[in-house]
Amino acid sequence: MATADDAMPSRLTEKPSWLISQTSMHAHRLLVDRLATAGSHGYHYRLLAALQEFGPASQARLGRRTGIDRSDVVAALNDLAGRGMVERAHDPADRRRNIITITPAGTAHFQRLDGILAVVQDDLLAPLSLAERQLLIGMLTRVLEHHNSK
Amino acid sequence: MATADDAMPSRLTEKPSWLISQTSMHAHRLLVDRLATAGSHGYHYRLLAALQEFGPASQARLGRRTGIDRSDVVAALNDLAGRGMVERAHDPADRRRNIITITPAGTAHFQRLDGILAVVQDDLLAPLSLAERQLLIGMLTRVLEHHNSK
DNA sequence: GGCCAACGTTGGCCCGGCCAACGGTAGCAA
DNA sequence: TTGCTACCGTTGGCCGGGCCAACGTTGGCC
Repeated sequence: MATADDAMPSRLTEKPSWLISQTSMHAHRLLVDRLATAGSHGYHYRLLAALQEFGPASQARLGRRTGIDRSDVVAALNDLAGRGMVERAHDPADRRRNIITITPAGTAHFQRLDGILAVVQDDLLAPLSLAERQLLIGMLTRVLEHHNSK
Repeated sequence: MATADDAMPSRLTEKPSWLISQTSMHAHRLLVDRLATAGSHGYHYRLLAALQEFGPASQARLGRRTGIDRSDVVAALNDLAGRGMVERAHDPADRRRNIITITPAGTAHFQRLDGILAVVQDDLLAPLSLAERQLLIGMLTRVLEHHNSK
């Protein structure tokens, strides 16, 4: 009494937005679970990625880069700093800013997380061929560009 | 000082899971905003859709159909019932159950919401051709089936 | 008669996205 | 110089959505 009986409304399963959000939820769960295994949250990965790719930056800029709110950046960085993955220093040139630098430990941890992410993606898109994945990426990128630029 | 300077890390923008979650966020925001305009939340739409398509059902079954937790179903139904869109009745045949029935007002409201959703989808996938949209739907559906069945 | 399962309900947790407000600081212009 | 404006970090709070644990009630079944 808990199987064929409980079909989803097709009004939902037909809608692209529903499909996308469902897929997103799967991805999100896969990711969060495995990041948690590594003792990290989504914000941590994003911040470390930004630091890794662009080097030291102020908190505000990190927020802009990663799409994380200033206030949330504070908490996440507290966390990362407390675990020695990141260092806060006052900017001598502009005393409003904190300059955030990733430490070697942070870099190492980031690479671990990045490996996890790679596995998750592969898991997520398992049923798609390589060509299809690229198609998908292309379409989603176009959708995003459209909405970001307008 | 807030534009070219604040690029996203490619480590993120490259990942399908990131693209998907970003797209999902856009869709979600479009949807939530417009649903809020109509004074409804996501749960409301889902529940009304299930009732509309399958007719009266117990709360537990509604939860299974829509993927909403039993406990959250309670709250959402309280809301809908309070607005006269849904009626709770004790099931004479099984006194554990409440039988939920959609009212004419509920049906009308659902159709309003459904119209909103249609617009949102179109908005979301604007940059994609019809063929592409179907391709996208097909791929996402396959991905979801894969993860649901395993 | 007893045991287990399902039901509705309450209350709580977490994550992620957001906003308002504050004191401190920088920059620019009158 | 004095202001005004904008930015910065930080605190505290809100909401939506997905979950889980527990309880008392009720049914089904051995």
